[in-house]
Amino acid sequence: MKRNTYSTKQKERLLEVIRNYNSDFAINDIYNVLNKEIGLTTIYRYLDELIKEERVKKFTKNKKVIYHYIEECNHDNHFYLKCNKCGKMIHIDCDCINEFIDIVKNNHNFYINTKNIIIDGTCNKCYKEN
Amino acid sequence: MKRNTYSTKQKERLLEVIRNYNSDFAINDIYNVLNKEIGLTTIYRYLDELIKEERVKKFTKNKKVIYHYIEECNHDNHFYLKCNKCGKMIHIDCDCINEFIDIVKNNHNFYINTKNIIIDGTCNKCYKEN
DNA sequence: CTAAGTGCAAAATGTTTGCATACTT
DNA sequence: AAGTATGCAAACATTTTGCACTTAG
Repeated sequence: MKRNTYSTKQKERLLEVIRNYNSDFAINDIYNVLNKEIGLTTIYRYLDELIKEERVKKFTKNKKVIYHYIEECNHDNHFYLKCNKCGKMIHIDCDCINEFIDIVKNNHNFYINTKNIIIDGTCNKCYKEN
Repeated sequence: MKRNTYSTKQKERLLEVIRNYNSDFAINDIYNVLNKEIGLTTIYRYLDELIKEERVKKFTKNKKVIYHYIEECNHDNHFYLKCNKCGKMIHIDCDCINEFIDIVKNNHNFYINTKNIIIDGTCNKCYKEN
């Protein structure tokens, strides 16, 4: 079966919830927000599609499976700084990353995947609050 | 209960297997290699400890939970380039990363976690084979 | 009309826990 | 001796599948 060809109420609603969720979320987080508006199976299935399309990232954090929505944007480089404290993902559009990518390519013969660079750390706000 | 205070046969053996596993591994991979030498529960528990100690990373890849052993080393920066094709993790000790960290700090007020930087991409070998 | 999408219940997987026993120091 | 580690079986949690029904185009 070909997936993700139609637009549906459920998908639109799900995207809306995910977009408004301002940090990482677990499946249950959005399932609860949606309060059975959408079946669990559908959530799993649609998230899989979004992952394939690289619009969502999946990882583990404190033994929980966590998803993160990566906003669409029209930049070439999808370079994000991800705050481990608040979970916020900050998109950076700056030559410094391109320069860095080039250095790594030239000096270390390694081709960084420019479509999806996520580096962990602490954002300014959380750093100050610490 | 205080964890990971004793050294045991199982832990030593497990570490040995993990060390020699030259790419990412799933729980079952090492469970099979060990061929019931060590119980599943123990594997889970010890991996948890290693994760806490930041000697092992856990993430998801193609819907599978994957672990990666990060070698001990005496460098300050634990900067790795991770090949998505062969799974190899290449440790880089180069000023370029420190400079990059500084730029990000100065220009973007973001404090990169220098203990654990992993960037995805393609290594030279896999790039050429492509 | 047809292929894709949905949601339920059930099945399959994956992970953790309780507990008795064994081991480290 | 005291507290930690192990491994089994059971409990629990998470994810996927089969299937009948609905919906988008």
